[in-house]
Amino acid sequence: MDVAPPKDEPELLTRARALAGLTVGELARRLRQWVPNDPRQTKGLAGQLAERALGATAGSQDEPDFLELGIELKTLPVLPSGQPKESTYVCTLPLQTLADVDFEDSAVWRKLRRVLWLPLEADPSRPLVERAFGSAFLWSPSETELELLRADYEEVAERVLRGAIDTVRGDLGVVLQVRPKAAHGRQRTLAPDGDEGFQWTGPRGFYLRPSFTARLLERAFEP
Amino acid sequence: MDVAPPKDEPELLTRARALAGLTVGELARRLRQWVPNDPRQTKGLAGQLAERALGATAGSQDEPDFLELGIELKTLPVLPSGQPKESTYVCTLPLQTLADVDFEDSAVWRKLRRVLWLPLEADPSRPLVERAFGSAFLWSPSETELELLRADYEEVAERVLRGAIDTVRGDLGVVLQVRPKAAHGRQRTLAPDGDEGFQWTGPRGFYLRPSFTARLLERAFEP
DNA sequence: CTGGATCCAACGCTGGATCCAC
DNA sequence: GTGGATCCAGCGTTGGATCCAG
Repeated sequence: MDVAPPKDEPELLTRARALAGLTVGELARRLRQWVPNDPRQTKGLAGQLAERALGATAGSQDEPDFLELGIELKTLPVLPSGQPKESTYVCTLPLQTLADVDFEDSAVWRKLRRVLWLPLEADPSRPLVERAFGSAFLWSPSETELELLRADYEEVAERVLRGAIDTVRGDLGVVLQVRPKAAHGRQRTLAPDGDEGFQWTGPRGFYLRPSFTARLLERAFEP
Repeated sequence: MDVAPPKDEPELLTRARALAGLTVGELARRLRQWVPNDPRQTKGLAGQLAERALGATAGSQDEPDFLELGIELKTLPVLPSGQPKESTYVCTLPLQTLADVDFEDSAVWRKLRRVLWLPLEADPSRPLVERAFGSAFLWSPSETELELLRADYEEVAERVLRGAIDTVRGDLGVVLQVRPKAAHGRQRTLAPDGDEGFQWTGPRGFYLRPSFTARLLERAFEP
């Protein structure tokens, strides 16, 4: 049931649009995968089903899902109102290997350069298996979006390199946010201390704020 | 069935000697653990059973099994002839964190400072479950042994720091040997390149040669 | 509705060593 | 007999994200 990687962008988009209208339960059945009822046990599941259905290269580290095409797949949970239900995870904040503040050298840029957005119904009153995928669309940041992302990213990178990781919290950033990213609160990793050495802190990830992805949805569906 | 850590060296030795004569199958049954038949699936199993039976602090990283006592437990497979059947794994070669060639600062020294050797019958014609543990004995390196270990270790460390990891092979070392240590041959890790940077290579471990452990057995049982 | 906390699967790494081709 | 290759369990980390208290 799993498929080969798509050969080009049009093929990927065609495949993704074929998922529109399909529910998570239907796709899971096609892929012969069980879907638990407990919502806490299904975080990330819809995204992983979509990856398999579209032929993403699974498990690749810190690289776009469709490596050859340079395209990242993101499912986007959309409320009945049309608003994104959640922020969108982008990638880990690379505390040890961060070398400079240049956005063009960052993992964030590699992931967001070109994204295939796959909307997913997110009515909280309905179980995951009954929620349908929407119509996928390809996106690259506009000039304006790029500058917003760059500004937020470089502020974060600058603080990390300065050893001020404790000031890198969820309230930072206009469109790009930093939040904890871990299996549990006890997890620890190392960040620069601003003076050759390192300090212990919690692992973090970059996220796109819902207000940012809301604008992408508008542009895609109300031209 | 698992037990608390031993409070001192005599208690540990008493516990270990109580295992003498017991077969691996008998100990596994006591600990309610299944033993597969395929020899490839039982690498390390006898050692893990012994750890549980003696109250070792499991999973501790890069430290002696009995942390409070500073004692490392090693099972030693002994052929009917009285010779060790295999080399003895000591620890990983720490390619990234190796800072100097001083043996007293090394993981090898921390592991070998004091060892509880637990002999295990290793007649290749008999299945693992039927093989019996022998009589455990405590050991610390003699002056002579210490110098042999130090010389081998420092030769290895010097080559690693010089970036000559490709010359660190199994034929190096009189008593302490370096061999691959990995789940499979594709595994890769980083080693110094001798010039600020790093190079890719296979992970390695330190091992005691059988000729070295044979002398320990002789000393312990033919005083 | 924000932002800290958490959940699962898959893979990697480490400690326990032995297997097995030459 | 050597020395390169490999095997399992357990735990950590990462990519997939959403949960949920305030």
